[in-house]
Amino acid sequence: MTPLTQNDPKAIQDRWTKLWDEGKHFQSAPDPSKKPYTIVIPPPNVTGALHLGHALNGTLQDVMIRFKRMQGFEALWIPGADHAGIATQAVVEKRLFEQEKLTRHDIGREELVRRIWAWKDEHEDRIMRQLKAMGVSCDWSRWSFTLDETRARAVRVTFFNMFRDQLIYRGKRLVNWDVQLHTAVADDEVYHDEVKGHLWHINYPVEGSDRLLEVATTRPETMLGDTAVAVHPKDERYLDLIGMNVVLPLVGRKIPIIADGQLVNPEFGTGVVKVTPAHDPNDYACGLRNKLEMINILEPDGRINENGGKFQGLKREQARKSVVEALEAEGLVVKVEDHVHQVGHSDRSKTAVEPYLSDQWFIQMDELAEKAMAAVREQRVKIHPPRYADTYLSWLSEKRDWCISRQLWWGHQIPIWYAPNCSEVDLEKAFAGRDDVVWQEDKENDRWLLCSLEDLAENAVPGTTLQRDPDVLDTWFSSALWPHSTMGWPDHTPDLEYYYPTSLLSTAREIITLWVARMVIMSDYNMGTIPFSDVYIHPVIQDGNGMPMKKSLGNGVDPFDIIEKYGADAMRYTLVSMATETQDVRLPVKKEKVDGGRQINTSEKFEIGRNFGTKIFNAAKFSILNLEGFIAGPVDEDELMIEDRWILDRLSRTTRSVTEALDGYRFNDVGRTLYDFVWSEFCDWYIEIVKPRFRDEKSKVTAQRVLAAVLDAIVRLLHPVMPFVSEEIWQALGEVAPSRGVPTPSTANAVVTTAPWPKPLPSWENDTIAAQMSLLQDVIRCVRNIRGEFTVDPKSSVDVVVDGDAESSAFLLTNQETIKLLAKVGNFSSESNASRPAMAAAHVLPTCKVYVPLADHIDLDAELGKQEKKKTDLEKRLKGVDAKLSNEGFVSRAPAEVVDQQRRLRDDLVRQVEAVTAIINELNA
RNA sequence: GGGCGAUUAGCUCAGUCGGCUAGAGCGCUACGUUGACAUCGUAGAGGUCACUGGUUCAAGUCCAGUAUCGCCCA
Repeated sequence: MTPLTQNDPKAIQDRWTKLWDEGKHFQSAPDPSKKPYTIVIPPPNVTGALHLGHALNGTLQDVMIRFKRMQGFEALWIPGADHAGIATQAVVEKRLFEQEKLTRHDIGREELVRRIWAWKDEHEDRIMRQLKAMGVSCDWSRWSFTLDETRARAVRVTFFNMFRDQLIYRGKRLVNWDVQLHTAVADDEVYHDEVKGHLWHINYPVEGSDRLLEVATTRPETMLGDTAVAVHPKDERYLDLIGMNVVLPLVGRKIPIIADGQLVNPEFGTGVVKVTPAHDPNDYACGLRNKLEMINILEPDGRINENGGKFQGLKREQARKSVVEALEAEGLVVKVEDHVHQVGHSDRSKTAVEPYLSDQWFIQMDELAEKAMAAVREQRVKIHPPRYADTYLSWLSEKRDWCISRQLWWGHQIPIWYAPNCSEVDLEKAFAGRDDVVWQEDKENDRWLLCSLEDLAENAVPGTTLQRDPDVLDTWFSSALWPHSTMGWPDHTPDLEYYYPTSLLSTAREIITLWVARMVIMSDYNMGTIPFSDVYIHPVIQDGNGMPMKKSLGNGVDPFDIIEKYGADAMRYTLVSMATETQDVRLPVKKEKVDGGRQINTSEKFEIGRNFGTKIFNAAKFSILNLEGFIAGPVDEDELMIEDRWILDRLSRTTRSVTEALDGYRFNDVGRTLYDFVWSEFCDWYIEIVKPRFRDEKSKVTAQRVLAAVLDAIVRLLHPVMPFVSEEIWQALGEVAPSRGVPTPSTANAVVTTAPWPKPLPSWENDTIAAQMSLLQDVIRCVRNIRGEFTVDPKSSVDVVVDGDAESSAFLLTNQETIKLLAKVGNFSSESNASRPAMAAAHVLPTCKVYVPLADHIDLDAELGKQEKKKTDLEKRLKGVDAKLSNEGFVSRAPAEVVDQQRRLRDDLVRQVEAVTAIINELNA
């Protein structure tokens, strides 16, 4: 190992990725002597590359797993990927068409699925490499895929059991139909876009009367499927018509005029609504309420079907045009208005979805949902931040049955076989003695539905030909099993025994309903327990304008461009420091050309992480250089200098804060606390103060021991967030100080990855030392401030006279070398009642006055002005404090501690005002 | 339509149990490369805490309302 020279993230990343891989440090196996800490990764889609959201979530999970590993838990993080049924199939189909002008029907199911697998292999590999580049510490030997053999078995068994328990049923439902992909899409796969359309006002003649009912619609072509018109039950205009019929124009069907207070808003339009239950969700609900006929007028590809009469075969847009023309010809169109409305679009094909009545498979949710809600209500599953528990509970409380079928070829094919033309006796005979086949009657279609753990042959039941349901399951069905399927369920594996339930699920907000709720449900059903004890919901990263990062907006930031430009540690640190408890965080995006002319999106925010990494690296480099000749040994408390005691005090408190912040998922606190300690305390003060001690053979020994111990702890605290640079430093430190630590040294672990997490040492925490150090810092700051204000040449030194109480003076004199060094001071003196030197600038502190004689530099008028301004400020504050203290309410009601503090503050202020007044008088004399 | 979040320095964000003279980083200004670090150091400027009311001895913080932006679920 070469000594630290320059922070080169790329070289450092390569070096330690290799070491960790070879050492198999991230592989886990059940160890009864340790407690497990387990995370299953939210499997990324094999559809595309990882984005910044993945990087954030990956980083946070890795922070937790590395932290717990160091704390001595048997830490296991299972990685994997999701087959993402519809998204992946859509991408491959699109490519097939672009490159070969073929559709899936041209090449057939088998060939399409073969191609998707090939595509998946390629992308899965890329995802794994991307994760590794981020430095995450998954157990790579346990990589899982939602469509691999083990996971397929879990899906099959779960489906079988649920079917057997009559939790899964087949039914007709209005679904969002993607007319391009010929499949139902879930609600969450539909986005709404504003579309400029029209509002057609159409007259429907009332049967047996010359009255006309004017209805308004944005989709005139759906009138072909109308089965009622509705008015509000309290709308006086139409009361007399309720119960009568209208004659549906163009079709001639007589349909009833009904009253429906839920569907109709009497204020909107004409107060009359046409009802098309098979093609509109609100109308569908109305249809159910009023037991209306449901007429489907569409083919799966969106063309009008035989129920559309002469319009049969027309595409949606053409049908609309033709219907309107026909209505106009009959003089039934009253008027056409421009109208902007929201239209649902399929996220996959980007085409408008059709509400469409079709046969689907469902899971009955009521009881399952109830149990899943209890798990969160009873805090067996804790959601962080806690407000998201409401999202979870309110979604589940709707108990909407879950549509689990998708009309796709890529996915877990539904294990249902149709058996037409046979009796239950035939089935009983065919499967006698077998408990791996169950069946239900499908009366509507005069057939039996068979569910089997093993695939069934066409001729498995004599006298009939079995036909398998061609549909596949919603991807979330297999994802919902992920926490236990990754551990080998349905087998009763030692992994399940040891690691399950898992510890943490870290994910995004929109996943609460899609996935978290469903995992809780499935875990309860399959395992009889919760899947994880904690759920952490991370914020969403938006661009600098508060817009979500989207491919279509071109504002996405690729984590691998960031790793390339700034390094993985820099990216990780920045993301951690952004992870607050709010919902959204902004990352201003900047476009930039990189080598090769490629344009990337980047952000200057990552400089925070890069700069911090470099700072740490350089501090370590300095420390290690100065550890030359290090001799390990115990450190006695009375050998310690003020700066040693102070940095150990600060280290102990920092260790406690960081540990607590990690346990509370307050990641930004973790980042900030480490930053402040390392930069503003260790680097800015401790290192600066100890520097001279290394030049003295005698004082060097203790300084080296403390420095090595503090650096050692810093590296360990930093490691979960910045694994690479911390390992780099750890290894270099190991070369010069293999055994280190205060008060007694011990041999350091070979890699920081498995080194023990630091513990706070309360015996080091000392308020007196903290106060003394603060005085020392204040005096130094006063002098630096004066030097700055009077632009004293940085190369020349100044003299300092302090007028302070006996205790302070003694302390400052003891530590005058530090003051001289850090404030570039020549002569230093301090005593009680020291008089102000002539031509001196002054700063007044609560316990002392600091004078800096500046014969050549001082501008008496300017100094007088400054002091008068200070006096005004001090008096203003004093007035405020006096107001408080003379307020009877404050003195009697505020806690004694707060009142005392204000009294002490008043004393300080009075003293300072006196001191400044004295200075002003002297300047005026 | 229901729910949630945000609004604090030019920008991005902290601010725990109400005790604040409201902090940090970036940016800005001045000075500085003496052996860790210019991806740096020292010093400095910069704020009516969105608005209106209320509770309280005390409000950036708690309550109610308003405005703007955003997210989730319909």
